[in-house]
Amino acid sequence: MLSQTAGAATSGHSRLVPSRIAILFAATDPAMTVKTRFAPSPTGYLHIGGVRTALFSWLYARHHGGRFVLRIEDTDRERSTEESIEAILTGMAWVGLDWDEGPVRQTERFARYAEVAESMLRAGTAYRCYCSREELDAMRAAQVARGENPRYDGRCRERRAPVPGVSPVLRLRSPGTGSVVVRDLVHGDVPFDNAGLDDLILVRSDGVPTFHFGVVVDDADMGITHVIRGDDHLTNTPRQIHILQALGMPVPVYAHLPMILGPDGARLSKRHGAVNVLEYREQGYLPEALLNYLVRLGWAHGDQELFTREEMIRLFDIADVNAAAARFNPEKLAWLNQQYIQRGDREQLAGQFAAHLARRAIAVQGGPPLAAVVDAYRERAVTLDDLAQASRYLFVEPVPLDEKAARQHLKPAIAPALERLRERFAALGGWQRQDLHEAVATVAADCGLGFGKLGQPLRVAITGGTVSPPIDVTLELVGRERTAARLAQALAHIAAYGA
RNA sequence: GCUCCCUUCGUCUAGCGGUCCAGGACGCGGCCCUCUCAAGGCUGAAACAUGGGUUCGAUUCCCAUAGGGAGCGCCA
Repeated sequence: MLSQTAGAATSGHSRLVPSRIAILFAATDPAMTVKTRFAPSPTGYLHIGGVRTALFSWLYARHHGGRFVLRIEDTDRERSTEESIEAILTGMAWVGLDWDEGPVRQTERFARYAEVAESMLRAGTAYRCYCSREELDAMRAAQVARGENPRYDGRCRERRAPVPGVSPVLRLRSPGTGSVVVRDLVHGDVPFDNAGLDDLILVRSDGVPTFHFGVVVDDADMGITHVIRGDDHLTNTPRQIHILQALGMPVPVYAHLPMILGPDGARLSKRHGAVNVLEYREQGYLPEALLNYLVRLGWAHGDQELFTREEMIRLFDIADVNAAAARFNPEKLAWLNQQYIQRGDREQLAGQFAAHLARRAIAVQGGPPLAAVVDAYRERAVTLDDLAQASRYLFVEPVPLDEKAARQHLKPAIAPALERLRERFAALGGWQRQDLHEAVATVAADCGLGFGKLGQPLRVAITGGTVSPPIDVTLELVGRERTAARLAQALAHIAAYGA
């Protein structure tokens, strides 16, 4: 029933019936096993927009208990690279989007494309075109000059004899009249006039299939039921349907997702910040936070903001996807990441945190347990890299004294109190935050100071700066030895510069 | 130029004809909490692009206009 296309769909009723309902019906046919795919071209890193597309495709398959295929569209031999394929696989693995089939490379399937091309030539649904690029360019230029649309005029359609010395391309003999309807789960039925669609190239003169041809043959061969991709492909879709029809192959249901724009509304690019998924890993974002952010771009489930992977799978419905483009908002991503850091499992976070410390060449030996650091900092770190930077003083010796902080808080007047603190700490039996808090409170009271009046100089002394977790927690993390040493250092500093 | 898509607070969105002088979230302002920074709680400002229809009634349906976006390659 999916093979019904132009003929039936254009018969008139599709504009009157609420099309999304009609299509949904087809898409949820229980007899059909859902199969989706993500088909990036390996011409660079895995883009954040690509991840969103992959996510929706993956979610749709998982939600319906279907299959998800990863296909590498590497027919552009000039620009495709092995490194890009690696980057895509690494990126997918990092965000945890797993596939059931593939990765299939189109370059492995050339024999199949040739076979299909041959059959089209025999059937007359495609023909050889011997036009040179120069000829085509001239033709288009002339059309534009005349105020017409640039399109191939079909001059080789009825050609019989080959042109000596020219290797031809293969072109689709497209209908030219009538119309096609793209059945789309997010846009509804979108009709296109065939007159606006020219004879596109299926196979290049070097025998390599073009994007449109490869996509169509692959999707059909792999039994893809739902093509979920960016809506920059929407106007390409009628042409792909023509190929499918020429082949007598079933037409899938489409879902063209709105694009992700940069914060300024322009197409998302490097100048907006990170667009490569792996850069987010480097910056200390959690994959689940990134996915949570991405799924909310164009999709919502009431007022819910936080979704576990399982909830996303259970709740996701392509019918709830918005048709309008969304802007990428780094602040909200940051907020989400913080939410995930706040709620995450301490041991698991500690594991990822370790990688960021290592990346900054911070050795953890002699420092506090990482899980304890995570607990102390989870409410004040937006990313794991923030955490690594902010907690550096817990691991690295010596700790640099912030000049301004020292000037403000390490004054001669506070020296006696710090001295008493040092004695008190030395006499302490345990080194738990409760004992430490009490010690600081007692000394402060004895010196006639408020807790904060002593706490802040102490903080500067043991961390080098004015910002850290609560002072008792900080002391506990810094540890007995290092606290003693740093207090002594601070006292020496006051003696030397204090006057 | 032609074709197609899109249009609710600054941003992401809820809303599927009356429940909306429009709800939530990020961000922003204020207050509270407080040893710093955060986190948290309370609170405030902030939107249905415009014009026509349809209807007893439009944010919701239809049509224009305007403004965004995409496509029109031997790129994908």
